[in-house]
Amino acid sequence: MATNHRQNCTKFTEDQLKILIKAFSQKPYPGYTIKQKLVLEITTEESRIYVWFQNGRVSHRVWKSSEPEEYLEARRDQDHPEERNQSGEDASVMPTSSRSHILITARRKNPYTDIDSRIKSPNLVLKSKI
Amino acid sequence: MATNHRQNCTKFTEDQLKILIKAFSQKPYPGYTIKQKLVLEITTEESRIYVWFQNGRVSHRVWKSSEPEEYLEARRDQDHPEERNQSGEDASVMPTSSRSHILITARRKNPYTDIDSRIKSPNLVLKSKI
DNA sequence: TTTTAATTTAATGAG
DNA sequence: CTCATTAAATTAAT
Repeated sequence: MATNHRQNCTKFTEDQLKILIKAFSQKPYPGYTIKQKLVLEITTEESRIYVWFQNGRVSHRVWKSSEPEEYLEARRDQDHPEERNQSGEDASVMPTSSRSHILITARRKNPYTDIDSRIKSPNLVLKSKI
Repeated sequence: MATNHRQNCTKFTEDQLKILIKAFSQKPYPGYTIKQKLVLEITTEESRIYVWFQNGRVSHRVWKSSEPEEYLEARRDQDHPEERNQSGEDASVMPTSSRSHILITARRKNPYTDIDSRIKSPNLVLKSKI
């Protein structure tokens, strides 16, 4: 029980999340290539990307089961399997019964400001619409 | 010890937070009138407003100590003490050394979407700036 | 102010 | 991979 409990809990910034969500809405099951691109883009480890997508698929987010075709289309377009053969994680095991379609339509904002030292969020300036 | 442990943990929506933050930035020590206005505006109990401002003053949020004058000005303009005399919480106890000035410049977004049943967030559509 | 409780989200582990 | 849980981080309430 004295095992060190857990890796530093990654806190994605708003920008990172935007990128992740965009990628997720386009393809909830990213292939190796896409994941590597994200790794470079948001500067994190692939394992974090992996975990984030996994959690993302589970219970969060909106699944509009409106147009199954689009979803299946995204699945078919999985990734170009060119340079991916070091871990058969991609097109090998895929859920078969999913006929859902993701549609990111909204987001909840967390309007706190803290540019505190403990958080490294990238401070987005809000247009004075308040 | 068998007392019911806590009131339902209020979760302010984004819109409510916007209003609260605006009010907070204008006046971190709101008077009775302002608090009542907020009660009506965001439809909650005055005790929640009270607690929120208290927590707000404690450790959250950004205090830019740039222009103390503005902050002091806001303090002077406390509230019109017309109808406020039922709980001496307002202009009575005030910190004296606060020369800070609040400036809401940024906010961290929580870009998750879940229109799940457990959450009642007000789903704000994001302009496709991604 | 300090501490506690409720939520949210990232990380793990079983299947 | 999915599903269920655990742990960490936030935030409201005391």
